[in-house]
Amino acid sequence: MGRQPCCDKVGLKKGPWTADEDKKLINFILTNGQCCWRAVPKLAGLLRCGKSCRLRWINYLRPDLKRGLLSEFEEKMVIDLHAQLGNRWSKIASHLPGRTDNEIKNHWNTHIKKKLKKMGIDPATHKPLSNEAIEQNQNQTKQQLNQSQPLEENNQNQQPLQVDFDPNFEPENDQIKEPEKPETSLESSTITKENDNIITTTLFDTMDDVMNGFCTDEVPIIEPHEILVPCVPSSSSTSTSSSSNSTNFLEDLQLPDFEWSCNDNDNNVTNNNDANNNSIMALWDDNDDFISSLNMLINGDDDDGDGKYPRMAMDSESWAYGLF
DNA sequence: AACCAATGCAACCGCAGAGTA
DNA sequence: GTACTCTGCGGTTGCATTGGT
Repeated sequence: MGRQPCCDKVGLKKGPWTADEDKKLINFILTNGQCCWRAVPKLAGLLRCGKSCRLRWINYLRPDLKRGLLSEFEEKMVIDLHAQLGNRWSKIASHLPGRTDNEIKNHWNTHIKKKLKKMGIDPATHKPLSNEAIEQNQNQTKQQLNQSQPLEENNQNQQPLQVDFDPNFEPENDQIKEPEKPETSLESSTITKENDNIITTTLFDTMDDVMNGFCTDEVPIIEPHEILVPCVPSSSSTSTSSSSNSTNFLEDLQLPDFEWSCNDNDNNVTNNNDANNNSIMALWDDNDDFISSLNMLINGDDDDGDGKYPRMAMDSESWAYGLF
């Protein structure tokens, strides 16, 4: 009895991934697909535990990842979804293509929580904070920023954010569709809750008030219309900076001809409940763009000389947008 | 310039659930 | 039904970066 450790920890490397390790992992997954994470490090020649490899791939190396700040639309979605689902970050992430649970979790903890508190909303319950809590938060804010945000409109709103359920709604796709007019169409955004409960939210009636309290300097870089870029790759869309300085790393990759091993071969993206996995295949149809982006990734300014990855080797433009 | 605190993010850890023999 | 493995999730930590003094 007793649980085996997920991997033999003796001699395994921990800490930040190096470019070389990333290369090995990318190469392996491109060649073999995602399968049996436990075996990946051994087969890929990595001194990492399988969990670590999986995490690295999912959170950082996956080609369909969107980098950069969450857009306002995405932030609203996160807040809304969090109100429905709580801290179920993977569920929330599944509604935000190109975003990982870790990324959303981090963004929630570092940005959204503060914003909601600043606006007098309890991030845990999505209900207005008590006056005491608001005052406390105001004082903190004053101390930190020497300025405070007006909270009166939130204080007047002494009721939880409302959510309407629409049991008749049947989503075609689990992906959130980009609104044609994000400012207004958010009011009727739909969310799929697991176990067949389909939720239609009118949360943004109130959330609009909430979001209006956001500071202008907190407006995300990514515009709503820039989200959900994944589509048929265009050869001209290759990142301007990526292909020019590429070296032969990706030529060494011996890009596949592989079949994705997660038995999704006969599913197209739109039929997928877990948009992340299948979209990978769709997005990788054009190896040229992918290679360019990977080159950008791998050959990014690694001038430290220690082989350690620059933290933001991939930015949203060079990676996600450049890629597609 | 140097120091320190705050911040943000990548990565780790432990647990739970699904799958399998 | 039990024992076990594997994967995925959520909470937390560690560290690099940034900003203030």
